[in-house]
Amino acid sequence: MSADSDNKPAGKKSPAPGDSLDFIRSRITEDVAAGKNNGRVHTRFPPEPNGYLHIGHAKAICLDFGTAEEFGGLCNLRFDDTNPVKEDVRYAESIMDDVHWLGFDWGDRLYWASDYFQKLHDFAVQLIRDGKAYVCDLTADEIREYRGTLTEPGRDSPYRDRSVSENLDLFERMRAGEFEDGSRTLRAKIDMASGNLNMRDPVIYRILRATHHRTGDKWCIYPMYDFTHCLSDSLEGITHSLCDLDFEDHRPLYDWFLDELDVPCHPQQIEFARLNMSYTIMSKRLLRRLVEEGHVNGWDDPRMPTLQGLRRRGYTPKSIREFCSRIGVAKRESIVDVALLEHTLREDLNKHAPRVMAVLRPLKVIIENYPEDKVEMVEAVNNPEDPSAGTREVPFSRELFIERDDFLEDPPKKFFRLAPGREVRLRYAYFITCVDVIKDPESGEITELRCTYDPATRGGSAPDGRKVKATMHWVSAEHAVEAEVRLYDQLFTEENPLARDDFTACLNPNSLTVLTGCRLEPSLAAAKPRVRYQFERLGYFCIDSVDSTETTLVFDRTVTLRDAWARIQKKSGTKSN
RNA sequence: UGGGGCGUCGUCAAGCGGUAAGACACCAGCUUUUGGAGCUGGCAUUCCCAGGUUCGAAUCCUGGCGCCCCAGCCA
Repeated sequence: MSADSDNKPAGKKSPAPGDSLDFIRSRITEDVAAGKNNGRVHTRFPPEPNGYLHIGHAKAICLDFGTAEEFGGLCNLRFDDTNPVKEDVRYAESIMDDVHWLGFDWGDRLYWASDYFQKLHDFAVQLIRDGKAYVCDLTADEIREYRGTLTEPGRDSPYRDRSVSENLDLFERMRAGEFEDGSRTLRAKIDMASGNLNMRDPVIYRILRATHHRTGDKWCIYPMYDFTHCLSDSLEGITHSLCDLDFEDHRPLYDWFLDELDVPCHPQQIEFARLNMSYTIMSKRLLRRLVEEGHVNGWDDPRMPTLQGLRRRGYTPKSIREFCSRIGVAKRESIVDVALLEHTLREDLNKHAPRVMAVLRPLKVIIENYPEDKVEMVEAVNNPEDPSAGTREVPFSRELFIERDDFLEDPPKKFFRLAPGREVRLRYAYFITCVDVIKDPESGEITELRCTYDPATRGGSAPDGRKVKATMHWVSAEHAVEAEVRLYDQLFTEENPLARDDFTACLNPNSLTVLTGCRLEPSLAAAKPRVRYQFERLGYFCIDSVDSTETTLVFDRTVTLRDAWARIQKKSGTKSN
């Protein structure tokens, strides 16, 4: 069965010569060959615990943990928790849960940047002693002013030349809480005229009276990212520090701190393009807006690209890992077609999901020549892709439900499902022929179909060898279990929502369709959470982990099956959901 | 008139001077008791543009053009 127990990584596959490696793996291969770090490879995944992980993070996780594993190395999980006003343990817990779910493990190497606060402080003191850092009294606005612009150099802070002893004293008093929040900063003394703004005497410590989720009120000064990250990497013996393109400009600063200080090692930062995917957005900030403005029902809404959302929707960890491996790693910014994600998902689900019959929009069918009280059990294959999945019995009787979409009173040329006078096969059961269409006299809506069956076609084939064009799924009315089914479509109607002035303008009003009164084959009364089922001819579905109850079954559609008929309709201009 | 990156098929992406991998998508056919799955075939004479070097250039050189990122006491 297709539960989450299948979340084991594909296994270590070391890069072989001749393999087409991405530029990062090539670089690491070279480093190892050159004996750098004694051939050791050690990476880290460094999330800030200020939000939930999305599939873009999955790319980074697969890269960080994946390369380490491939090169026989290790990958640490380190929370970059240097800004207490934005962070919280509940995010950290969710992140750990997601990383495990994806199939990766950091062993006993769970670290927090906050664990290094004392060491970081000592490094800062060392910088001051060496005349490489100073306490600056400029306000935030003044610092900005002094920084200059993209095209003009900055000016030295008037506090830049304080003596070492004065800096030492002031920094110690900053730490002791003698000064107001924001009144002073500790800055690296680098170059106010650098073309790289990050090198214009960056702030490395700020005064911030906020209770930290791990260190409480022990500190009222907190180190900045640039100072913290490279030193944390070094302290952990990281060899390759992979991050996104945004940090390319920060690499000189990353290197500067490590060069100026007496550190255990000097990791190599390598930047790659982060993931963008069509019809969705990947920014934590914007995803937060979707949640806060109520466009979705929380971070784990199945339409969200968050790992929590994808997970609830029924995505498998394996399919996400496979996706990440197929999109590759490069420096070019791009938007990956979501169809590739759906492809790796179907690929996985097709192999493992048990098949089952379910009617989403029921249309009653009466088999006129079938005995009133008779019930037959027909044998159905659980998974044609996996004979070991066995078979099951499904009840057949005089009153059935079929899919409304499977009947058309006036069928167009390429429609070969049921129509008046036409014969089709009910999967695993009999051939039936539609002999009459019953309508509501008021609305004209079709309420029932009268059909006849051919007893000789039991099992689904005719002894006389005659063929039918269609095989349809069905459910016995008397035996069916009812359920609510939620259908999902892309959250946005445009490939790149960010190309819009306001991305919410292209939210898809039909991204969620709730269907009630769906009829499922009886075996689904015992449907298990975390198992993905294929509802034959419709798609893959799983129990909604949040809203499904013993009394009210709720299913989520993970993804549709590829649908040739839908494509034909689309071409001719009509469509359905 | 700053600094850092990037430009190869509709979308990702190999290629690293020897004559354009692969995947997704798409199209066609076969097959099929899921219009699913599977199988077969098709799909860049051309690599942002223009010059140059070379027997030979997507790969080297020169000059353009286009796109992205950076002016948080965020990460």
